[in-house]
Amino acid sequence: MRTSDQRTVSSKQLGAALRVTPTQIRKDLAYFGQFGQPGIGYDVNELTSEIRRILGTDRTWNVILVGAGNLGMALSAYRGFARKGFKLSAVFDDDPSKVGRPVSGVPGLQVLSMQEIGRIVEERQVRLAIVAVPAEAAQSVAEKLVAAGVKGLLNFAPVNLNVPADVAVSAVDLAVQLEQLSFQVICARSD
Amino acid sequence: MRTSDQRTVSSKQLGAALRVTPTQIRKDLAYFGQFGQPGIGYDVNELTSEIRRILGTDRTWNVILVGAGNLGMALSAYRGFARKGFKLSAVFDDDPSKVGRPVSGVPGLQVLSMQEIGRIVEERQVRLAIVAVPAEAAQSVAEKLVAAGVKGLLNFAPVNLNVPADVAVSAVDLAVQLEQLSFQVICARSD
DNA sequence: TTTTGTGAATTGCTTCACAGCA
DNA sequence: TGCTGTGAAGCAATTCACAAAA
Repeated sequence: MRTSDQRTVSSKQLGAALRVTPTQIRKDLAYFGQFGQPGIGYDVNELTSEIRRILGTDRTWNVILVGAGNLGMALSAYRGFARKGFKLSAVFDDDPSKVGRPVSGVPGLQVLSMQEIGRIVEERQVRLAIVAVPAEAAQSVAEKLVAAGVKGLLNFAPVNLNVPADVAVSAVDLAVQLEQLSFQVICARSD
Repeated sequence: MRTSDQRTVSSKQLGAALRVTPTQIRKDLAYFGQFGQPGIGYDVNELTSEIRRILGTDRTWNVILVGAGNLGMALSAYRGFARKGFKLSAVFDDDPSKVGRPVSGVPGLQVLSMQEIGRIVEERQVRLAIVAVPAEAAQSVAEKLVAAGVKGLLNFAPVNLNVPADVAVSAVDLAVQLEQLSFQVICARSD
């Protein structure tokens, strides 16, 4: 391995970085095709774009956010978005006093009324939405989003969303995260 | 199965609810001991408390929160905490203008200075902490918490925290969640 | 009967080991 | 020599199938 030449990377290096065996890396990558060259390794640029293609991160996804409360504001200020190819396209809230306010951290964006959801989703071909509203409002918001054509929901409300089978939901449940953590802490203690 | 008598539950019922096979349920539960009765099933109360004991959710965990920005405020207002046996015990921030402010949603709590972390962690036997500070501050906050004796970190900052092996870290990475979601949306389309 | 708990069979995943290419 | 891709081996998780208990 020559650290000066990092146009290629070996399964050994990747494995060390990801804490898995080199064979695991090779098996996993081979599943999607043949990217590497024997004796050389994987071309970093080629591998990066292949993985992007596989994961669907080779395109920019328009994302909308519903809920301009504390959580919504924190999320819209989150910098990791753009870096991973997600563009916060619009923010919605049903509180009239919040509509029209600028969105901190995203120049040129202001909070829109919920009635605009349908129009924006269609116009900008939005497929992903973040639900950051109180629990009691989450289901009806989800239904509005699905009706508008959204296919993936990232749900921060502590409720189960009922959606059609062709819509993906990923829930961020703080309590579950903490439970997992407390379980790990117990296990560590009894080692 | 008699729905009127739900003092017991069978592996079949549990499996249907959790979308796994009844055998899986029995194998998993048997790993921790013998809770069930042949011909009857599992006593709901007994099973519940056994699972609580196994997962460590039979006690109340004191949790502290570092960072009283938008995200921190959203998290402290989160209701699911207490329901799952977690008690938000204190909130810290290094911004002097925030110190002393009341914490919305948690009566009797006010934002404390970072210097108090050591004392509070020791006094209240805190083992879990939530890191809700900007990325650039996260590592030093993590080190302070670990030094104070915290054994589990729930990290919302978009950085990898470097901690000793006996400390558990669970990261909530918005970008990763969105990536998974976009992947699912792609897959659904090609079905 | 109904349903558990568990050996045995099976499936699936991971690692080994090596042929073949650069 | 260095490294990939992959068949074969090894291991772990899941499912099957049934004795035993209620």
